[in-house]
Amino acid sequence: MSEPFYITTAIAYPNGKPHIGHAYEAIATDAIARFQRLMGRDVRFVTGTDEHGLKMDQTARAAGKATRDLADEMSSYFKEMCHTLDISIDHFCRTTSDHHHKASQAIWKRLEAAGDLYLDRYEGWYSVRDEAYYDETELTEGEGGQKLSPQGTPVEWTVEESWFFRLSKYEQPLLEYYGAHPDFIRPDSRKNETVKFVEGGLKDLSVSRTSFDWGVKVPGSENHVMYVWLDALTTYISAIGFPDDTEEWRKFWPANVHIIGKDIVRFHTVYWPAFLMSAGLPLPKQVFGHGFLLSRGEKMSKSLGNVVDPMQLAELFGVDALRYFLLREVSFGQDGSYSPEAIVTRVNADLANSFGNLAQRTLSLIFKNCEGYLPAIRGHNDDDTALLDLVGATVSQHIPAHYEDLAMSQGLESWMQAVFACNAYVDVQAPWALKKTDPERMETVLATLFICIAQLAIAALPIIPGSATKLLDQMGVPLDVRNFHAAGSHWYSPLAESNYQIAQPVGLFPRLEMPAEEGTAA
RNA sequence: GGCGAAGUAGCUCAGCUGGUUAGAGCGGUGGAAUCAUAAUCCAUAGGUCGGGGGUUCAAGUCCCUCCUUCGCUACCA
Repeated sequence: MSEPFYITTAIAYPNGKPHIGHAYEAIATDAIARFQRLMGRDVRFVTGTDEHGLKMDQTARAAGKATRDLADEMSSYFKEMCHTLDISIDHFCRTTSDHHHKASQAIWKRLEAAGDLYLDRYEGWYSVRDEAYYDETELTEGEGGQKLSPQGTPVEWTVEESWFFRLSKYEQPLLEYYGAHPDFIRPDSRKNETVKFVEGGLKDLSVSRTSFDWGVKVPGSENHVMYVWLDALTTYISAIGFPDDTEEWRKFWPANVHIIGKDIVRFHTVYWPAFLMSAGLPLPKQVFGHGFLLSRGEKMSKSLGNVVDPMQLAELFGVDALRYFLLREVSFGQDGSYSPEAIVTRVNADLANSFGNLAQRTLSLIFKNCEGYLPAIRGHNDDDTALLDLVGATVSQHIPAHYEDLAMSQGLESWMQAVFACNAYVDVQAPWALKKTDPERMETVLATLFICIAQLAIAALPIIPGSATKLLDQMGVPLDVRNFHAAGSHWYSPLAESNYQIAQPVGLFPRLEMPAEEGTAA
């Protein structure tokens, strides 16, 4: 039985259409999930939408829609995005589903049974306009001493009945857990922030609201709905069966890793583990907070008008080009910068010029000089074995090690080095010249290249699944070879001896044109 | 204000526990080649490693200080 691997993205809040940040997270998580499958693990990959809470309600009202309808519509965009970007999810969950409500109420009851919930009053400066509480320190003084929110709206001291979670009780347990599990929070910068935050002391958390009703009803307090985060985080377990004692649930929980944005690290590294501890459930093994994508080094925002639609980018440059760019160019865990020029430059240099051209020139030579039949190997010389060793080590060791560590950009850097080595090898061996002087040697050279290219395509499957698969299809590489364990096995000769014949090769990594200047997305 | 991260070639960045002439990709320059998506290969570019001070036989790599940028500093999500 293969080892389980459970991975999730954050559950997106769909009060708007998906933006590039959602796409980035989905793509990165997908690459990891695909990699783990190619390592032979039994993967569960979950994403979804977190549809409760005040903002959904407000957004729907502003649009003159029923909240439910807005949720349905918005959620569908996220699902569509997954489909378009080749995100290999196993399950798309919605917090509005009946099962999820049941799960959220189940975890609530567990917190209650643990004695960690109590009814009290939540008091604070409340802005009716914003429908939000603000801390005293955030307020400014307006005319006539009127206190104002950061948005400039008037606030009033308000008292609301609320259920509280004894977060303070978990201060020490959390700190101990962080200490005992140094990889629980990554990258380190996020861990440091979290540890400092918890060391600074935890206050109990208000976990129910009475000011609106778009949410999961609190068991026994029907006028309360659960705090959105409590319900949203529960998705990670409801998606695989909780509270039912299913085989899937037993197999996949605790999750191997939650991939989330750096802005919601606290919810996942403080609240979520505390809830789980209280509920008597195991904690996820890791929470990884990735960085943000910046547009030409600037934060994207609606007011700046530089928000990018990921669907548009995928259409403009191609899904795999977009995926490759994001995973190669952005160091996972750090912020990254995006621009059309950067995508075009990177993709052309790496995919079109280096790898795509390598495949094209090699397959063309085989097609023309060998009638498409895979050339025979007649003894490797030192150059051949050096290349095979380098590519073999890269594909079987270096790249998996980096991917395993969620360092996709470094894995791809190794990948490119191997691609460079192949191109250098082609130039030195010059098979087009050998055609006349030593046809047998030419065959060996082309066979060597064929093997290397196939291995490199396999290593690229998690990143650019569509085009890598097409390339492997063109090359006739059997499906059972397309994983990290079998890539280095002895599959070439059997394939060649099966008289597999390649067709005229078709370029799979086109050079991109710079999009016409139409100013920035303003 | 407090805590933390970062400032390395034109650009984007690697440089772990201090140790030969500071690295890569892209760009630029000069060659080679012509199988291939005008793609490739080879060579090269002399950057006070933010400023200053210190520890050490030896510092981009440790300590202090200053400058700059950024993140966190709880209940919208």
